[in-house]
Amino acid sequence: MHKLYLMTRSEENYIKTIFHLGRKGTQEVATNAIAELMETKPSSVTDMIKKLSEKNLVNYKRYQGVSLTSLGTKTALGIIRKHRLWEVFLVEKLDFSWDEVHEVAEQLEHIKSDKLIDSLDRLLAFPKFDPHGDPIPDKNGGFKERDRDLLSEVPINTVGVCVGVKDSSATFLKFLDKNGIALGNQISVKEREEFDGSLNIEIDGRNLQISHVIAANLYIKTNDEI
Amino acid sequence: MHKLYLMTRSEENYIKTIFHLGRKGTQEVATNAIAELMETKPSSVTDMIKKLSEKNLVNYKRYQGVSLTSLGTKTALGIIRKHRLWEVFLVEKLDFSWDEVHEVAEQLEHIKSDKLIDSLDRLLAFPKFDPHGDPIPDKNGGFKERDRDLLSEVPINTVGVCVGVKDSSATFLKFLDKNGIALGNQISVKEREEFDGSLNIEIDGRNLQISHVIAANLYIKTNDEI
DNA sequence: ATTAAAATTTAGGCAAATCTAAAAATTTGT
DNA sequence: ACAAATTTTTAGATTTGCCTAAATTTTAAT
Repeated sequence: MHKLYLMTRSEENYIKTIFHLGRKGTQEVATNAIAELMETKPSSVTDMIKKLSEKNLVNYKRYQGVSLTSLGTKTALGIIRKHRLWEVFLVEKLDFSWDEVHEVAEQLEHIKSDKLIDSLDRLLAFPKFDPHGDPIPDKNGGFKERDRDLLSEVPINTVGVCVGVKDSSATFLKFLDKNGIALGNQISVKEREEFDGSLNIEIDGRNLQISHVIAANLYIKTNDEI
Repeated sequence: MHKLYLMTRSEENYIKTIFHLGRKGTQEVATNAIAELMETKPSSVTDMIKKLSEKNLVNYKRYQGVSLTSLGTKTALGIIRKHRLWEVFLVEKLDFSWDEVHEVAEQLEHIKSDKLIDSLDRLLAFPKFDPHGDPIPDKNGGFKERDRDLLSEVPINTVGVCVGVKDSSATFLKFLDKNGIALGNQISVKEREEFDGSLNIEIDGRNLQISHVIAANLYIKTNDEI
């Protein structure tokens, strides 16, 4: 009994935003947080929350914030699946760079057609991660975060592979391009400067100094898994 | 100076409809005709026409019907280009059948990204016709109708290739599938039954009897070109 | 524990796109 | 040509999603 298909674009965007905010803090999502992320007013958020609540997509008690119901979560995962699959398509098939995909995927994620998205999944050979290293939910909403660590938090001499970015803004991604940092690169952490937290790393053979902010937005998968 | 990018989905749908209606009769398009095709009310059409008129997309004089301006035509061709390219994509890359593509393409045609559509064009190797044999406008809106004739109107013994359908409803297309009629088939017209206008044709070697209605919705390209 | 600050909701409005019903203009039939 | 039929437009409502401003509830500070 999914009325998933009756959802408006705006409803879908709210559900997606609530999902993303809910991931971070485990608790209820604040009205203001939603408003800020969506660049809208808190009063508009309240209106929409009521509507979503009536459709059983969110749990809501006045002044207490919202959380997604299981139906809401399922819906969010469906939208995220579409978003990320389209991102892979844009990069793999249409030669978009990873900093160009988000805006277009924001539009494409609202296209309604199960057959379309499942065929796209097949065309792309069922990718498990999007161009920023984020996991792609499968048809049933199942997905697992990849085991990974922020580069800023691993001990000296850690060796691993760059598998994702925390900030996927175009600005940051272009910075990475300019410095030759890409997913799949081998990285080893040589030295940490205590003064400002910057790191000396070796990346695909080259030596590079990166600031703490940069390191705090790069994920690596280390080799010391069990 | 194209505000093409500021158009709403609804505006785009009106422009597209006016374009299609304008192709048939050369004259102005009637409010009622638009309303009927769009399954909306004439009063809604009038409202929208005024809006489009203010945006310089249509020529409008009260009670006199509408026609597209050159900006409106350019806009329409852009939307049709997108629609048809997406249809090719769905058939060629995602294994949709020709009767399944329209509904999804109706959604995809509204995605805004020049880079997306031009890359898609390249991925598909710059196709000139969509899965129903309709021409795809190029980047600048240029396209030429293919030289073709309705099967119902060619003389006996005409030989040609099936290159398009007039009616591209799922019902008709599925009928063609069931009878093994597809674009690219060799067709020769053997006999015309005067009583009901039905035809005996040979299609890719097989003999087939088709009604007048069917023949009046199939285009062939004959070999007797200059 | 009160009060000040912050967050949230309510109330009332607006614009887009639609509708119904009624009025106006055009077209048609004789 | 002129009344009747048809088409088109206007007027006034409705719904969705948003807004501002004011009221309410919660949280934080002393």
